[in-house]
Order: sequence, then structure tokens, then C-alpha cells
Amino acid sequence: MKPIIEEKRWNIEWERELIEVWEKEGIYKPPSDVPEGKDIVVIDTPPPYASGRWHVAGTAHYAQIDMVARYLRLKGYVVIVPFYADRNGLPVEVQVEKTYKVNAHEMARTVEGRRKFLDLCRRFLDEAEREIVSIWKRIGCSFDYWTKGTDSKDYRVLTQRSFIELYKRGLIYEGERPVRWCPRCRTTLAEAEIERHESEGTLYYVRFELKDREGYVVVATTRPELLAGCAALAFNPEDERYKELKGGKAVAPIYGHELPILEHPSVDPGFGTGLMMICSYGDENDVRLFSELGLKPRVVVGEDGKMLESSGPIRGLKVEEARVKIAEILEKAGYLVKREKIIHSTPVCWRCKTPLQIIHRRELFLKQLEFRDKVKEVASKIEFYPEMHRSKLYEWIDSITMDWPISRDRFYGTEIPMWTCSRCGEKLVPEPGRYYRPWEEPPPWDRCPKCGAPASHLIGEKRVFDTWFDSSISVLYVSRWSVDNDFFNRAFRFTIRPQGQDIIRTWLYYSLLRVYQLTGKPAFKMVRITGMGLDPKGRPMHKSLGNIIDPEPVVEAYGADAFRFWSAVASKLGYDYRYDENKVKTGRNFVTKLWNLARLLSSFPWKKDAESLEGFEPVDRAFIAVADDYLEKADRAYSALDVYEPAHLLYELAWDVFASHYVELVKERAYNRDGGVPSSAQESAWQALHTVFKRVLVALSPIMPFVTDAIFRRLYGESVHVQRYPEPLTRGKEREELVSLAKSIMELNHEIWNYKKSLGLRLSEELRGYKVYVPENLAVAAADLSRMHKVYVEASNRPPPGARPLGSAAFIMEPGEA
RNA sequence: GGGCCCGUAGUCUAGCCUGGGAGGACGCCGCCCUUACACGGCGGAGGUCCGGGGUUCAAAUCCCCGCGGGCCCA
Repeated sequence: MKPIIEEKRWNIEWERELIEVWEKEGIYKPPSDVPEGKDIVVIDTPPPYASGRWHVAGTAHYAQIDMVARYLRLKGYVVIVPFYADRNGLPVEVQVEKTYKVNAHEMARTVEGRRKFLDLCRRFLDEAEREIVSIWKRIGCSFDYWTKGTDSKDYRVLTQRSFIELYKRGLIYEGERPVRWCPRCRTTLAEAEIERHESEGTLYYVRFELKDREGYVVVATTRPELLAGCAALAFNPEDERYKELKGGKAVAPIYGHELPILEHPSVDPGFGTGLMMICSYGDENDVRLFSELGLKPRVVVGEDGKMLESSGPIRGLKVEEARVKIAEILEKAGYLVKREKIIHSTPVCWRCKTPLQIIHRRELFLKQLEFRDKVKEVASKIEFYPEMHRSKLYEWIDSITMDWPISRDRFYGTEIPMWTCSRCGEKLVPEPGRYYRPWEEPPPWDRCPKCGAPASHLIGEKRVFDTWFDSSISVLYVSRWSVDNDFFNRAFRFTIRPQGQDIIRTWLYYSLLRVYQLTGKPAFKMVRITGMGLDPKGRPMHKSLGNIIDPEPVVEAYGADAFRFWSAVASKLGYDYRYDENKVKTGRNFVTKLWNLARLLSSFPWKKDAESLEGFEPVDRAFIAVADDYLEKADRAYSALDVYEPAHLLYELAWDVFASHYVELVKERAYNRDGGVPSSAQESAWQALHTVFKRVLVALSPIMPFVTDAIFRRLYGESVHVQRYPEPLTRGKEREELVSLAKSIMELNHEIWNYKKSLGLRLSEELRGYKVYVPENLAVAAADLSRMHKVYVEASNRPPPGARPLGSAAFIMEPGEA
């Protein structure tokens, strides 16, 4: 009985070899023609932004997604789990601008310049994408690598088609209105892209002379630089102090224009003096008041974040400088009553944290307000894992107040397929089905379809889409909507969205909205929400904190399976998770444990998969039943997209039950060194050892695909990754009884170990002359127990007098006692 | 300032809905280089169940008031 496996340790190098084997065999490739009767699952993998290396936490997220995909394959599904990069949007433009010291807006003044800029972006993205791909491949992700990212022709055709269809249905309109604006990115932001930051500011108390009567009022404001755009003063109708001012007028200091004094319930009488400036525009409330009260806006901040001509003495200054300057001017002129420190929250750009301004812009808007109820209804049909994150989505939907501005004055994105006739002003949208680049290509019409103006009058749109407009239809891209209807109809039934909880209001919400608008259906069957990845101290990983942990050295030191083990057990799904090297080490140790179990088992022949308990000894049946119990629990957890529970269950089954108890119990019977064991009993041990071990390997393969596959191939001659998740061999009452037998055996083992320990004996030492009396229900295990513990074991419910209780049920008779 | 979610040993967690023993894992400590594995075996310590109050014979579990973290809104 020579072991097939001789190496004492797992070698991390073998992981690389396996990656090559998998690629050569193509075992993860979904069949190009999915056979009838096979169910398809589409995993809408987050296209990561190709802007730099992943840290351990990000990598762990993709490892988990891979575990889900692998589990579903074991359950017999055809799993579509692509990897492609998100290659649209601002971050790469900003990086390129910094790296090459260029300004995108200047370069893009000419078609040639714009092409050059896009080329720089593309090169940058290619490099970043290469790094990311090498990491997920290294940790064994079985994704299908699609080189066509969100900037590919295919994806952009899809995005443009979605726009054209919705435009023709009247769900997209162009309008000029106040929007949130990031002066640094020079772009409009949607509500979802606004973050709020608490900061210390100054509250200025400004004196306003009254018109047509004696006296003045004092108004507190954090934005005195908007004074030129101030259109009215307001107080709360409940506020007795100002009652008599209603209908009166005040004069704006410095600028001298008249301001009606109004009452409005939105004014907080407790803030400042209870009198508020209504300016175009300080905040959302200003925007609302302007339209509600029919005031005429005078915008005083420009697109570059500097004060416009209309702001007089502070024109040309940045908003922050202008604020200080106007305060000085007011002070000199005697209008500044006092300054106060104040903590207030300011809206900032989620990408660059620059404080936002509200300016007037002509943008394209996608209607979303009228879809709020529908989207909530559709969301209610989706399974959320874990359930607790569902409310974040609902709260966000409830808080939306305006339609979604989808046009952006940027460059590296999907072009808005639209031309404008300079003669009649008609907005022209072409037929869907090909990729349009209106900024560089001739219009697809000979003349204006509306007024007949020659093509030279048709001006191509220069703007691109908000990147969320692209990424929100990723699930349609993956399930080949509008490209392959048969496939789409089959694949779209079971879709899974794995994503972080930080992008619920963006990626998840927009996806539900868009997919509902385009298909009338919920975008997903299941949503799997992860928490945030943190460093060992529980802080987010940031360049500025210097606490970014690179996955590569970790994987080189401990192996990909070890890394994946940590990814699985780092925390429960939906909660934040910390990097913990100890758990990586535990994973590495587990790999070694499995390897050595395989080494031991490789001495014993394996026949074929057991289909029933027939032919197995009672003890062997008992441990097969225990395994059934664990495997079934792991199955249930996996099917709820959880990997934490399965990892723990299978670790415990493999190590604490199988290795520590069952293997120890039967290995002497399996070796049968002195030939005293009947061959049927020996055979039973062989087959049971393999049966349980094989099942553990299959169930564990989603989490640790390398070591399980290597072992499986060496012992059983095929890949673990094409197996099916094990079906239980025992059920109901039968299983219960067998499990209870196994538990009694395990309890007894502990008692004997403790007894030996109390005598200062090694566990392998023989208890010569001792007699252990076990209850009669353990009679079937007596022979195995005796070989295992090297002591005489007798089954008897009535031990002889003088025997001392060993634990709850067993007794021991020491030599010379009887 | 208002609403929702989360809060159990150093770390990750079970238990909470349907009150009664605080359980598991990692790490830690001690002993043992026992022939699959010292990347191992056996044993052990470690908790104001975020704090306070209430209901109850009895509260991690139910109720109220706080605290800390997250999300949303002012």
C-alpha cells in the first residue's frame, strides 16, 4: 500500500500550473450553444474601473464572486460570469491630464486633438487593465475574460441604442435648468454623485437697509458672495419678529438692487436671525424657491467656479476668495455686523471632493421621478442578500427630487448620438444599431429630415454620457439584450448582481431604473451586497493613509487558496471586513491539512462513488451521515450566496470531524497491518474514507479551487470543477441516529485523550492492562476504538465494580483494580 | 435636528423574531518533535452580550432613553 502522493506539502507553484491547465482545458468556458434543459445564470460582475492596482479588499470581492460562480456550476447551471473593465469616465481623464500635463478641454477643441487625447486615455487604460487581469487570474477566478470593455464598440452601440429607444419614447428631454456643477471636473453631477462633507465655515451677519422706511434688518448667510444674485429676503410665517415687514422691500448692500421681503415656511426661524437670503443659487432650497415664487434668477458663478461680471467688485475671483473679499468690502462699508464660526455640511463632488456650485446648464435629462414607484415595486421582487441592505435602496429612491442629467462635457465616454439642425433647431436622433461618433463623423442624413436644410447645417453633438448611463445596463450587455434574443430570453431569468453597499444609490438604483425602462422587468433575481474592505485596524485603505495592502505578496507567500480562504471567512456577507493575515495563515494551514489527508488516503484504493449505505460498516455509515449534515448545511448557505458559513462548516467537517476523529478511528482498520481485519471491513473503511473526502473536496472547491482540484485529479483522475455538488446518502431519522452514534464516539475520544493526558501519557501510547467499558450502543465501534486508543475496549452497560467513570457514559478499569 | 440600519471575548461570528445553560472559529497561553500533517496533536485561559433605565420570578433576547458607526434627509 504505497501512497500515490508523496510530497509532504502543497507547493504554491502548482497553482500557476493549474491555471494553465484550466485555460487549456477550457473547463469554465460556457458552451457556445447552451443545450436545452440547461439553466443559465448570469452574474453581472462589477466592471472594475481600470485606474490602478487592486488592494486585498477589492481582490477579495472578486474572489467571492468567483466562489458563487463556481458553486452554481457545481449545481449544474451554465454560468455566465464575464470579466471586462469599466473604461469610461472622468478618473482616467484626470489621470491622463496629470500624467501628460495636458488639458482635455483645450486639446479637444479640434477633432484631431480630441482623437489624440482619447488615444492617451486608451493607452493608460490598457496598462491598468493588464494589471487587474493578472491579479484575478492569479487568485484563480474562473471569469470569462472579455477584452471588450465599456469603451468597446459593442458596449457603446448598446448604450446608444438604449438612449435612442428612450429618446423616441419621450423619456429623455433636453432642458435648461439649475444643476449641481463641479467646477474642477467641469461637469454636471447627478444627485447620486453628490457627497456631503461636514466642514467649519463662517456665518456672516449682513445688514440690509429697508426701502421706503426707516431702519434695517440683519441676515445671516454662509454665502455672502452670492449677494449679487440675491433676489429676495424671506422669513417664516410663524415668526412674529418680522410680521410687519411682509410686502416690504430691502436694498442689497454694495449692489443696490431691491429685494422683496417674503414669508415662506421653509425658512428656519432658529437659524441666524430668522431672515434668509434667496440667491441664485446657494442650495437646493434656493432653486425650489426661485421656481415656486417665480423669481428671476441672476446666476453669478461661472462654469469655472469663478464669479461672473455681474458680481461687480468680486468678479473673476474663485468662490472661496470672493467670499472673503466681499466680507471685507461689506465690513469696510459698515454692513458686516459680525462673523460666527459654524459647522455646516456642504455638497461636494464624489470623485474629487470639490465643493459644488449650482449653475444653469442645458443638459439632457432622463425621466426618473415618475418611475419611483415602479422601480420600488420591481425592487420588491428581488432577493437581497443580506436583507438588511434593501432599505438603503428604498430610502434613496424616496429621496430623489429631480430627473437624471445624463449629458457630460467630457470626452472619454459614450458619445451622445444626436445632431442638431442649425436652421430649424430640431434635435435629430439616428436609428439604433451602429456606433455613432457625431463629433467626428458626418451626419447620417443628406438633409434635415424636418426642414430639409442641407447636411452642412446638421451639427454633431460633442457631449458624452454620464458613465452610470453606460454601466447601468451592464446586465443587458452580459445577457446579450438586443443582440441575441433567444439567448437573452433564457439568460435573463436568473441574474445575480454582486456589488458593494457603497454603490447602492448609483449602480444598483440606476440599473433597476434603466432595465425597467428598457425591458419592463426587474434587472436581477438576486442582489448580493458586500460591506467595505478595511485594513487590519478597521480603517478604509487609502493612498493618503498609506495603508494599502497589495494582494500579490500575500498570494506569493501563502498561496491563492489561502488568500481565498480569508476572503470567505473575513466577515459575514454585508458587513465590513478587515484584512487579517492570521486568517490567511489559517487558510494556508488548511491547504496543508487537506493535502496530507490526501496523502494518507492515497494509500487506499478507491472503487467508485457510493450510491447508498450498502456494504458500509455502522461506524463508517455514522460518519457519512455526519458529513451529509455538514454538506447540506453548506449547500443551503451557498445557495443564499454566502461563503462565510460554508467555509467554516467545511473546515470543521474536514478537520475537526473527518481528520481528527474518523480518520484516526479507521486508519488502522484500513491499513490492516496485522491482517486481523475482515476484508469487507477493511474495504468499507477505504470506500468510506474516499466517499467523505471526495465530497468535502467538491463542496470546498468553490472556495479553494487549487488544492481541491490538484488532489481530485491525482486521486480520482478528473477535475473537481466539473463535478456536481454532493447529494446526501442519508436522510431523516436514519441520519439522526447515525449522527448521534458518531457524536458519542467523538465524545468518548475526547474522554480517552483527556484521561491519557492526565496520566502524562502520549496519545499514541498503549494502555496496557487497562479496560475501557463503553455503553452497548457503541459496541459496533469497539474494535475501531480499541485500535485507535491502543486499549482494551468492551461494550457493556454494566461495568464491573471498581471501574471509574471516564466521562458521561464510559468507564475505565485500571490495571490491578479488579 | 429627523428617519432607517448595525453594535456579542483581540478578530470574525451563533443565539435575538418564539425571554431561562453565553456557544463556535481564528488568534493567544500551556504541554507534547505520537509513523498523513509541528503549516501537527491534546488541553486551557479569555466576554460589564455598547451604556443606563423599565417590564418580568427570570433579559444578549421585549420596551424606553442615551452612546458609537453607517446610510438617507434637513
